[in-house]
Amino acid sequence: MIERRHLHTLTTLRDSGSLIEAAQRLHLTQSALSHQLKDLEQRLNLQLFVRKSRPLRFTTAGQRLLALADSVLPQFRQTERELLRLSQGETGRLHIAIECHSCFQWLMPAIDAFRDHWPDVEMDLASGFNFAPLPALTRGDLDLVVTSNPQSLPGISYIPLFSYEVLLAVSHRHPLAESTFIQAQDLAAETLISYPVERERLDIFTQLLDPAGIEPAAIRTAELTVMMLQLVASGRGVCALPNWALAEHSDKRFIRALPLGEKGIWTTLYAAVREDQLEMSFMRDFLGIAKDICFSSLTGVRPASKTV
Amino acid sequence: MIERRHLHTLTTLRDSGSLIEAAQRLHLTQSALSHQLKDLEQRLNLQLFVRKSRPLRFTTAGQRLLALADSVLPQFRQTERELLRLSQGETGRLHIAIECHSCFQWLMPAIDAFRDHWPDVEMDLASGFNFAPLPALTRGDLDLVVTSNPQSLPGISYIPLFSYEVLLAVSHRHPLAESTFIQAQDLAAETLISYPVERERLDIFTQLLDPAGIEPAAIRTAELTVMMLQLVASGRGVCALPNWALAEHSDKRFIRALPLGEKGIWTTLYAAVREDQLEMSFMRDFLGIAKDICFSSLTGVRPASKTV
DNA sequence: CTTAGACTTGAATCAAACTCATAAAATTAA
DNA sequence: TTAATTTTATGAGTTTGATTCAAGTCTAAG
Repeated sequence: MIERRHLHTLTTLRDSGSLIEAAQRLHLTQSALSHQLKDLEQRLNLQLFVRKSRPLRFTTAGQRLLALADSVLPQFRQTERELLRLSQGETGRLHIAIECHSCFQWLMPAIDAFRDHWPDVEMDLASGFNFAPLPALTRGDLDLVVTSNPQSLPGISYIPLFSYEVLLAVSHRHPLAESTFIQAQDLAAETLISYPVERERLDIFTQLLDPAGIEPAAIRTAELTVMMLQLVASGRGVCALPNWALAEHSDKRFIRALPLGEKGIWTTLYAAVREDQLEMSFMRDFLGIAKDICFSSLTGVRPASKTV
Repeated sequence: MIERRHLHTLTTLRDSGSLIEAAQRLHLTQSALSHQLKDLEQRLNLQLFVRKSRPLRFTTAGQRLLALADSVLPQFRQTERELLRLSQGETGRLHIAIECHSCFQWLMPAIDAFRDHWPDVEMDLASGFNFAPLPALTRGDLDLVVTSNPQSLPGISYIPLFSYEVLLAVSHRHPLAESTFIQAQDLAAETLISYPVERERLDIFTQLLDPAGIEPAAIRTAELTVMMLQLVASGRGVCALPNWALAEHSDKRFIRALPLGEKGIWTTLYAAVREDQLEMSFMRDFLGIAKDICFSSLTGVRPASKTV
């Protein structure tokens, strides 16, 4: 079995040119190296270097092992460095994915604030939505997923961020504009504008329309919140959005925001995190910053405390 | 220090899902694994996996180590396989470079014959001549160099292949055509055609012209032996070539081949090989095949026995 | 031929890794 | 829930193998 030790010996031997000096650098006796290399050569049944020559030369086999060492040793050292910093809580990785499309609005400032505190944490925000984020979180490809549908998974904790109400945005000229709240059947004749994601992720379907068995007359999609509201203002359809997203982007003169159902649809947004990462200081800090930013910059959100 | 052993343990732990099964696969006791992992975790000051769960889960740190393992372990195994085959002499690498331009003629059939015997030896023939082959041989980038200028280098052996005479090819109409041999001053008024390489590699310069301090009237180059002979036959110049190359390519009716100097210039071609490779069976076999092919297919060559 | 420097070798030492026996914890079945 | 079973942890003792020590061999230079 070739061990890391052997590779290390060979590289320092190459760097130093003699067993004696290599032994000094490795804080071993020269005898130890002699034994070690003789042993390896016997086990491989192969000579690794030519001793009787200055500077000493490596055989083909020795050169092959040096190639292995050059490829492999830096990787060992790199992960050791990373693990050391991990253990000291100085660093880590924070790859984030969001299921909630509007969340860019508060997540970006949160990430910016966080980066100031923790410059050594590697940040990433996955904007592609064509993969299931929660399995990726379990696997370790992601470290934090912002979701409103916590599903019990081993090793995953859901930290509540805040609760908000989903409202229906309609044009101020729209016949429904003066209603006190919206019922499912009101939407049967409407064009619904939504983000281009699966309908299972849209609360208006899962919580209002699907239970009532009602389908809107048409569905069209838009990528950006402002674009959706433009369409709504010009009477081209209606759309369901978080109250805070509406408060930020809509012009009160042209858009009315109405509760969905008698009691309104209230949703809680969670940060899904792997349990072992939850205790890391940078993770706690990120969650704190995120909540702070949400409550200070989003209007209409409520604290939510139920941990899942 | 993370050792190969640790990485192996972690991957089999991932594959088997429990310490007990992993221990069986590794031919160790479960206790050994428990100790080993506890040890590693303590040294890293980091938890690597969550025990109280089935199937067991790896923490971020554990996943980082698994990533290292996945990258590094296959490389260990690969070089171990290669070294095993190296030690059994079954395989190896034979990257060849030639300094002698005409040598393609016999080297190609030699390589073909060799490949039949040793299909697992990786062959390569470097045809680019823009690097110094002997240092590359020492470094291990090459394994065999065909050269006529053996220079003493540590760890390099020169195996004589054969001796040949360098002859001057002239047109049968040429004024020198009926001479018994050529003298340096005969060439002062001639156009010399040569391969496009440095003049230090051309015997006609190093052995005849430069010692006599004579320069040909003009020098022009050609890549291919047949092309050179075409030029000679049409009276556009003269060229020096190995007797065997001339015998193969020249038409006796139009070309005369004359010795250079009173005794002729005899050159020995060597295979330069790293000493440790010389003992390998495939290398000995290649050298044998090469000599056989040369003596059976080249006319005018002589054995040479002096080892350098 | 002698001598200094570099490597090898065998025996002794020591530490690390492993086993054994057993306890603790967790999971499953009743 | 308890009992039974499986899985993991732990401490003591053992084994392995890596290292040191001391003495010897080899090589190159004087």
